[in-house]
Amino acid sequence: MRTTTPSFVEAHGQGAARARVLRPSTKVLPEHARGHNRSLVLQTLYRAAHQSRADIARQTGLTRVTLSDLVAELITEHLIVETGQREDARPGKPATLLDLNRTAFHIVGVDLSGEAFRGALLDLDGAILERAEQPRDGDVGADATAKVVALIESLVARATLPILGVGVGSPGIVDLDGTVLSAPNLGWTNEPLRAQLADRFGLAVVVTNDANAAVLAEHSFGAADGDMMLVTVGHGVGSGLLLGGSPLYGSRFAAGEIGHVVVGTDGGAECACGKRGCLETWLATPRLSAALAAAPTAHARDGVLREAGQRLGIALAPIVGALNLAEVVLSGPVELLDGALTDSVAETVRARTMDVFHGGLTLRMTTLGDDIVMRGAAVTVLSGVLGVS
Amino acid sequence: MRTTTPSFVEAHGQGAARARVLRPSTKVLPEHARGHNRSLVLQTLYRAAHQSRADIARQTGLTRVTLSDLVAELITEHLIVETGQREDARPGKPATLLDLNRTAFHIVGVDLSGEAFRGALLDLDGAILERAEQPRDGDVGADATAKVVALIESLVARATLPILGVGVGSPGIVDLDGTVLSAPNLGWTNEPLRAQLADRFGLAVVVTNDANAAVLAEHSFGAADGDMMLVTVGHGVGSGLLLGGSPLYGSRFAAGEIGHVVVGTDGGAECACGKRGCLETWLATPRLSAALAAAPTAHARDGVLREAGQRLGIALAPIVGALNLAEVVLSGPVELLDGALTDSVAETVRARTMDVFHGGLTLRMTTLGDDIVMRGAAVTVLSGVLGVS
DNA sequence: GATGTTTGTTAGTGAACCTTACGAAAGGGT
DNA sequence: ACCCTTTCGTAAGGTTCACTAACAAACATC
Repeated sequence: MRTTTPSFVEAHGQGAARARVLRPSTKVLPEHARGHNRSLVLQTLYRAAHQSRADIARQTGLTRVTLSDLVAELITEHLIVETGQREDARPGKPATLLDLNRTAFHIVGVDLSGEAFRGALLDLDGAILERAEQPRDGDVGADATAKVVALIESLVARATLPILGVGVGSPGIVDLDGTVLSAPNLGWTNEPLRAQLADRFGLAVVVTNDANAAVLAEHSFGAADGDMMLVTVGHGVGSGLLLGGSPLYGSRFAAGEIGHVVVGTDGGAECACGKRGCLETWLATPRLSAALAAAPTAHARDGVLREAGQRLGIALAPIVGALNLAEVVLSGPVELLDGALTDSVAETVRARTMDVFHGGLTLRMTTLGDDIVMRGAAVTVLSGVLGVS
Repeated sequence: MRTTTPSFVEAHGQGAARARVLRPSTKVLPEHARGHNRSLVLQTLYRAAHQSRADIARQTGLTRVTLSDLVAELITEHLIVETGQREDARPGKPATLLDLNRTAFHIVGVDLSGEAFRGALLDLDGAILERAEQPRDGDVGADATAKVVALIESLVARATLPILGVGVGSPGIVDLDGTVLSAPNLGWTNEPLRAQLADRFGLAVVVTNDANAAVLAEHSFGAADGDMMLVTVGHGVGSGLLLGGSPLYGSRFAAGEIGHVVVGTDGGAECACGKRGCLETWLATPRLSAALAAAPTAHARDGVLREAGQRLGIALAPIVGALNLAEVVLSGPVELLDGALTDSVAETVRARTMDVFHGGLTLRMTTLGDDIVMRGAAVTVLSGVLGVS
């Protein structure tokens, strides 16, 4: 057993650097607790409708008294309504059931990731009520912004109920304030989209990265749990990560940008970014479709798809291992992704990682189709209004 | 512009699945807020010593009144002491300075990741005061646990101050309760180490994965910020991830397990796990040392190191891209890692990812040497006692 | 009809933070 | 020397929030 002398300690300069154990945090007041508990009530009702005050109290651990108080507050704000009495025959006073005021608000969800801007009016459950589309016609910069405004305008005009908020899923890099730091396709640099839209419409607006919106949709409406990666394959390849139930943004808000990661050690086609063998050169739909068209036989087409899946699997394996992901979901054209490609991804990832507990990884297509980003954008509004944190 | 009919909605089953927007959370009481604010005070003082009540109040946003109250409470618990008056010449009543009671407690930090179990007595700043070592002699299971107890016993006996807590960094998979779910080298399966040690010593005990402890140490004592990956190279290869200032555990507490991820598309040596080309087959120190010994010239040795670095870079690239990491730190034998290998990792990762903002990635060796796990274990105790929430 | 159960509300208590106000202790100006 | 200003820490009292205790209402069961 050795003993360090003071000089050893000094030599390592341990006294100099002061530890930063905790992340810089802010004060918490009782009113913040109130807000949290408010969200808790809304959350509970959101997941299971038609519960009584006593039910919610039991679930949340709050007292019936406190809960009554919270509910009264939420009723005056028209976020909650009483929906009648419970009818089953039990002893005791019959319960008055509550529910979110689901038919009292609309949400506007917008998806800027495609060739045309798409939007929809949704209800609080995330069901799509009305759709709208705005061809972009190659517009960039301020013109593109104007098209977004026009799209939202048309949806707002069609709403028959108060609008809870506007959610936007944008490609590119978006910071926490909803400023699009960089979106090459749309010609945006430091575009303060959220602030502009909020000013223009006087509504709550949330702007997020499209893949992050998608991963939230999958979490909310799909069967996915809180740790998941959603890979979007389209004109480009991107991804959104959900860790512990909340999206990962990354140190420069660019988390999920895997399209230009080089995959494999055997070269590959040249990419628009200048490198060789980027994930996109194998998977982006234009290249993939071209390769499929060039394949002479069904067998050859299968080979193309399996190769693409293998490449994605090679890129995903280190991520799945490092993050101990239990679930990866693919989103994109079903006719390309579903089947051989998905199977191949799963096989490749399983072959290249160690399942700590066997049967660890689930890999599947999303069930939400093309609406995933719009519906995810709506979820961001719900989260914002219901209050996360 | 299309409009969805109700049947479309039904067809997609949107009404059926209820969104789970928010992660299941628990109620928050005023007393929890109090705890949070207590931590905030300790945190503020931990980062910069010798501040007055008024200073802390300004920093945290709490009022001087509230702060006086919190400080009084912390002083009665001997966690904070008054250290005299401020001496600079200013108008107004001179400030009475406060500091953490840095000389009033010891922390026990233990590292189980090496051939021998190592431990130390540390002060609140993380400086090592006394060391102890306990050869494992190949013991596994209960015998290994007994060795851990003996090691801690010897350190506790040597402490001249009350012990704030015991931190343990263990290899393998450790859950949030400090149960070692699986540590093949130590022959542990579902070993409730934290509970056992807490029972035995009547002290606060924190048990974490060794790489997670290391990444906390690097964050606390090194220059690393809140988004970082720390790769440990030794008998095996592992990693710890810090995202937004807090460690990532993964869906099955196995985050960071990258040693058995297959890297590259060109085969590789056979691994103990049965696969070919695992990261460990290129990087684990026994293999690396053997390869170096077999290399005839300095030039060949350089090649071996560069090859190893390249392999690590290939595995890291997708992770760095997906998580948008700004910093990767290596920990392990300096004579192997520092130099050609580290350079090669950096080059490879940069060449295989897209730096969204140029100069994005910092890649370097840790400056904490062999003590990194022990000191990280001490940080877990500080976090636990100061209260992370 | 008496008893027990469940629901939701009223009344009162304690915790935690706030605002307002004040004494203490210094510097600076006349 | 005196007064004014600044800064620090503490008191006193108010507000918010959730809790406990108690109760009325409404139902089932015996």
